[in-house]
Amino acid sequence: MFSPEAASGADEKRADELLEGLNPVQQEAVRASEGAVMIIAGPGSGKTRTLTHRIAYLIAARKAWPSQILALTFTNKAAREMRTRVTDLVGPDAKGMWMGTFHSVFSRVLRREADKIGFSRDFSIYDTDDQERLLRELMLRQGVDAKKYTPRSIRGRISSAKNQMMTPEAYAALANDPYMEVTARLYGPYNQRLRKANAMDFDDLLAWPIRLFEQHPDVLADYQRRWRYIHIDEYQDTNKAQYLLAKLLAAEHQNICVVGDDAQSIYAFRGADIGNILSFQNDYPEATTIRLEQNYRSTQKIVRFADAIIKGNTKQLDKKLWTENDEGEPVRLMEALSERDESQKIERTIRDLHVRGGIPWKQFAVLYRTNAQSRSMEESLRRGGIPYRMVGGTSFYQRKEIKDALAYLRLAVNPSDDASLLRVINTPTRGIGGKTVDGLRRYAAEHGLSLWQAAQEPSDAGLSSRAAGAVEKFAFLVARFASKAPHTPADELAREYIQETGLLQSLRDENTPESLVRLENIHELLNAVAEFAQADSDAPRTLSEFLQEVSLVSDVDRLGEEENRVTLMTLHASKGLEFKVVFVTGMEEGLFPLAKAAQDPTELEEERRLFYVGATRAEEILYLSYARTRYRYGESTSAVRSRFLDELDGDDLMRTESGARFAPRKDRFQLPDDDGAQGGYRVEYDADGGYSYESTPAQRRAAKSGYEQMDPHYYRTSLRPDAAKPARKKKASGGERSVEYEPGVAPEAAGSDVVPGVKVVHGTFGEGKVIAIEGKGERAAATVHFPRVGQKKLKLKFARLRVIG
DNA sequence: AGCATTGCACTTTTT
DNA sequence: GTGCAATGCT
Repeated sequence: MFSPEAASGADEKRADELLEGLNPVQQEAVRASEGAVMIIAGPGSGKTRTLTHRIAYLIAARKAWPSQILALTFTNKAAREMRTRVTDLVGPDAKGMWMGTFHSVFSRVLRREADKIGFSRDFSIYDTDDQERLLRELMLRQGVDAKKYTPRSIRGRISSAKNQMMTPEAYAALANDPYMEVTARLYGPYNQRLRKANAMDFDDLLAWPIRLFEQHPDVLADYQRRWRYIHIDEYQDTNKAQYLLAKLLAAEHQNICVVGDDAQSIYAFRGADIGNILSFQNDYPEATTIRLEQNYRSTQKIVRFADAIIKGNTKQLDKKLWTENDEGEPVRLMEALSERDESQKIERTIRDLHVRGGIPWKQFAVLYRTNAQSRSMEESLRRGGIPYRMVGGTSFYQRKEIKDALAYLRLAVNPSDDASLLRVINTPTRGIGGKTVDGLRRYAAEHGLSLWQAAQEPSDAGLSSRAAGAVEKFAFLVARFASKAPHTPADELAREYIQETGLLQSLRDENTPESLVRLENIHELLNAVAEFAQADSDAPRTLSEFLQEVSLVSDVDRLGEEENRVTLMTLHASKGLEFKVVFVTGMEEGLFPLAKAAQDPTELEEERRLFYVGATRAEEILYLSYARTRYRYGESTSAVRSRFLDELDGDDLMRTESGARFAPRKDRFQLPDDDGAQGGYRVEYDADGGYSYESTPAQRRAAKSGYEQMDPHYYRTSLRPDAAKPARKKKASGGERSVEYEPGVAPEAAGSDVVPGVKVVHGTFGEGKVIAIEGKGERAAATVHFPRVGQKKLKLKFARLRVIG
């Protein structure tokens, strides 16, 4: 039976020992081990620690067997660390706990129950790339314009529909604009293709378990009994499907403990619903709510600074952060001339703190809003010889060679996996080109077969004998390993198989530095397979399990503690981590907050929470930086510092580089109180360079956003108090690309005929095509594409453009 | 079929 | 500046 032994006095004593070292509120959270508990916990409040002790306590006090404990975390890394710590606390007894992300735990559940929902246990997990390829094909088939309705946006829509447990039929019924109609037309066929391929996308890994539980109450009852205690970390980032799963599983025992911080909700864009945490009390009326408000991580200044950030938001649970830590240093604001300047300043600062302050490299983190920002930072660090580690971007499992190798393995395990087959059928090239693949596709579609099945009978598919021969050879190779898969150790199988695919040989033949790195990467992958397979000596794990697991590995999960390097990552990836010194970079309008988010009050609040998350990663020193100009799409664009900086109170929390007090301009983004226009925000530029603005009064009240009050000259004043003197004599130096214009033609003369679409001739660049016109009168500028030099933005006032048709 | 060249769209954030 | 998709040449 699933009932633990009665606790002895010794057990209770042992359990109580686990409370030592926790503060009274944390102890209360641990002791409240029955029923529904919500722990509202600020950053750095030791929430994961509390959760860990709670689990250990349950085991030590014999309230549950480890196997009766389910802990759902946000990253695999968090689960791994929690497992290790619980084991440290209660010893080897802790084996058998279910810990992991929602996705990894429920993919394991689906594996066990696959047959009940008509899948095989070796199902593939499609990543966004696979999903988009599949959608692209379906769009082509249906004649949907893939330029107008991109596979990416369709995928996003289908994903959020699935997150909300909406069927294709339900979605179609709701469709009321062309975009939704297109999505509705693709959603059903997309699901069918997944099922045919014995594949699941990320959302299916949550949606299918819910369906499974609904259709098979006995299965649900089984898991309800199995998991007597359920813990969910980062509850504010759960979506509707995750919420439903938790609710279903907790229905029996009602022992559910969720931990979260509504102020740190930053994943709404992928369906996370902050409402889950806000309404916990409604779902479980008996629930105990505990607030962990003491911060152990950061200095007082940083904690107060973070508090000032989040005050800009309207909808937050009431929470008072405090700390007994040192007062600390004020937050430092760095202003840079350019992106390059910004990264060089950061590099110098890191070096300085490392050399003079003795702070090890791994105590530094540089955070940014978009992955694209990492490049200049990397460059500066590399130049300065500072070791760094980048999280995200093109992570290990996203590299082409790794994806190719994985596709081979996936195909052998699950031959129905069309996406994998398409990926590797001609990698390395083996004479199976587009036409041949089209032939197979057509044949497969006509007969309702998978591509793999079609490839078994290539001559029936109407291929030429040469093409058929090539396909046969490929099919034979895969088939040989597919048949070995069930009874061959995973690592042995993978090694031999990849060897024979020719993947390694083709990289060796290429013999360039890059190809040799790729070769190394594949070997690293093979080592990972071996490590995985042999991790449990009693029950060696299979290749199929490996493949499902690695599909769900995020890059943060691979972040090792042992490496002494500076960490570069997005603000999103930094959640849950902490560093002695943190740089939040790119504090500019349009970037952070992103231009699109600034238009929408809800999104703007999420950006602000993201800032809050970033700032609270810092233990001792927090730097913020922004650049006056930044490269975007290969072009230098000027930037204005982020509104977030100006929202902060006049409290002495932030200093500029020179040590001067930072004076925010609070009214910068205040909206005027006039018109009552409908619709979204619309900024219009008039001839004088002024702005006009449209919004509803409600939006205005909620958003506090707007550009019309910006004083362009304000930003030209340097932060340095001593820089009142004529600023920057420094002229455009080497790195900056400069364009020479030919002055002379009056704007009116040139302006009239230059309209988008026409061909023009330029004295230096030759013939080009006008892409766009901005501004009027003196300020008018044309974006012109020159085949030889690329895209240029030219002021019509200066550039002599002759229209030629 | 396979390679090279050009054109183009792209920058949110991710399990 | 990048990476992919379409195009065109061998």
